[in-house]
Amino acid sequence: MGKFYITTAIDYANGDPHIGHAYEKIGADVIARFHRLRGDDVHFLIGMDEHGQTVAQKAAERGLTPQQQVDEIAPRFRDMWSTLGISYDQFIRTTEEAHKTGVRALIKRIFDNNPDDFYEKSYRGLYCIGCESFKQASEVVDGRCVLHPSRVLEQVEERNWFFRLSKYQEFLRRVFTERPEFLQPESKRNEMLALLDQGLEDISASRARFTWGVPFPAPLSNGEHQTTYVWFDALPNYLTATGFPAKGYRDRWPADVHIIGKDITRFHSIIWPAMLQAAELPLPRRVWVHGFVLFGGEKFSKTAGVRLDLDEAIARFGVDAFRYFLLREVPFDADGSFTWERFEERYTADLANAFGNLASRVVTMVEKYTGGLVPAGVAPETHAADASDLSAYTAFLDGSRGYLLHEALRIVWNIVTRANEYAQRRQPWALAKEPASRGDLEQVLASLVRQLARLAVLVFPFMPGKAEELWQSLGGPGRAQDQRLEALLRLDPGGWRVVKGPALFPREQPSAKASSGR
RNA sequence: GGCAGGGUAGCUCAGCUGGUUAGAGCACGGCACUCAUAAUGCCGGGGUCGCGGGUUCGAGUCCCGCCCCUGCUACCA
Repeated sequence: MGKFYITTAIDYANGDPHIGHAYEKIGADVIARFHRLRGDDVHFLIGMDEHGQTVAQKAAERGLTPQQQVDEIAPRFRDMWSTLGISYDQFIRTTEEAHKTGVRALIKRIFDNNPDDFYEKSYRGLYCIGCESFKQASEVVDGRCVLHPSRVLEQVEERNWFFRLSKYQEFLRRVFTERPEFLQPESKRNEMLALLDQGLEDISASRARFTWGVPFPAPLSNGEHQTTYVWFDALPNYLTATGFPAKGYRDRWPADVHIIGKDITRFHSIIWPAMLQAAELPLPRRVWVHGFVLFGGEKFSKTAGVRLDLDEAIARFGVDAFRYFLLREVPFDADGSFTWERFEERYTADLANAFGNLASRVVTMVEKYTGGLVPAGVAPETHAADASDLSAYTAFLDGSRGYLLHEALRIVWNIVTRANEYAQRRQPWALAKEPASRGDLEQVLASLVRQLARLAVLVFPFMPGKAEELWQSLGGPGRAQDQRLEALLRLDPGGWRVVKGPALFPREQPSAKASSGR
């Protein structure tokens, strides 16, 4: 039993939760629940990134204060997470006082330990008054901002605090090479190594032009007070959530894993570790980068009309089926697609037919042939294969072979298939007709119930609701979530009383409207 | 442009250091069975392994060229 601190990216408070947010949270939730099944002391952090210009602008457009704006959005995320069954332990918001205190403490700590790591520098760039931000060369056409061509870009000079990121180049290279598990999957690690080869530039740590954020703890030499640059505000949430700088934060920090999307790899694997090193704090143990959920192979895009209504997708077959589909179909180390057709295929083939029907046929047979009482004495036949699958399952969920959640599900479905094959081969319905085969019949039924019980537990991290339903239906003691993976192979269902409930994953009526498109 | 990773059955993908008739799941067709959610099991059809050269007794697997796709190429979060 160990401690396990897992985090997801904090979501930017400028819109509603979408499938990309959901995918990451569901994946992290599976890992968190898996660790709880092992008896680990899990702490699962989720949160909101609520500072920055975009939020302030959005609020201004609506005539609200930034705080009103984010107070409105945060509950919408929380509601979605509870709908999706995300078992987070803490929901942090960067507007919380404790977070702001923590950020300032972290920066001060860098000033204390490595005073040279912050320095003042002037930054010159083209500034668009319309956007209220500096523009990159690629965003400028004919000397004008592409978004506000009627305005003239101004050459503006701003003096900021800079963080000496370049100093940590070799340190980071060592981290990447000496700790290959620090950043995964490997493709992302290679990208970051390539970035290091190019050489790191220092980054600004404060901004003058907006105030919706954490006041930077040190004034410039001219006395001006600036606002902490967004990433110096956002990234530390993982640390401030532990209570930092208050005593006791070390009980939780460092995080065991940061689960993030590929678009923010650099911030989490380069800037964040450099900040921590500068503050002389331990680095997170690993950063896992997942891909994006595409829609029919295309990126979701409001302008192109490529979108998916989360509530509609959840309503289609229920939360558990949605969780299953996303994690089965979208590899957790790469991009994948959501399509309604695929969703329906997976639901019917994997959930209704293979898994749901297995539960249904086994429970029915126990009711019919042994009066609902699970016989004692399991057969050894399926046991060895189950055991080897269980260890593969574990390796894909504990990170030792990468967090390949889709592979873990594939393994679980091997057990489902094996159970169906076993039933077909031993034909308990035929054994039931021969009084002389009573002993065989009982063994076969007990073995099938044992496999189902194992499945209920293995599937629990992915589909907690359905797992409990199945566990109850089998008459297992307590709840599925209280089981322990280590005990799974010793599981003996002898004496349990099964109860046939409604179908776990009801097949759709053929007459149901054939849905397609969006 | 540079760097990295890909292009294998209708779909999603396995195929380690080159070696018998190229595999899995889903979809599709047939058969068996009846405990089950018309479910399950078994069998089967289906691929010029991106294109063109080359090395080799032998290449999806190595080399060269070309075509196409994706990611990264740093301060919007």
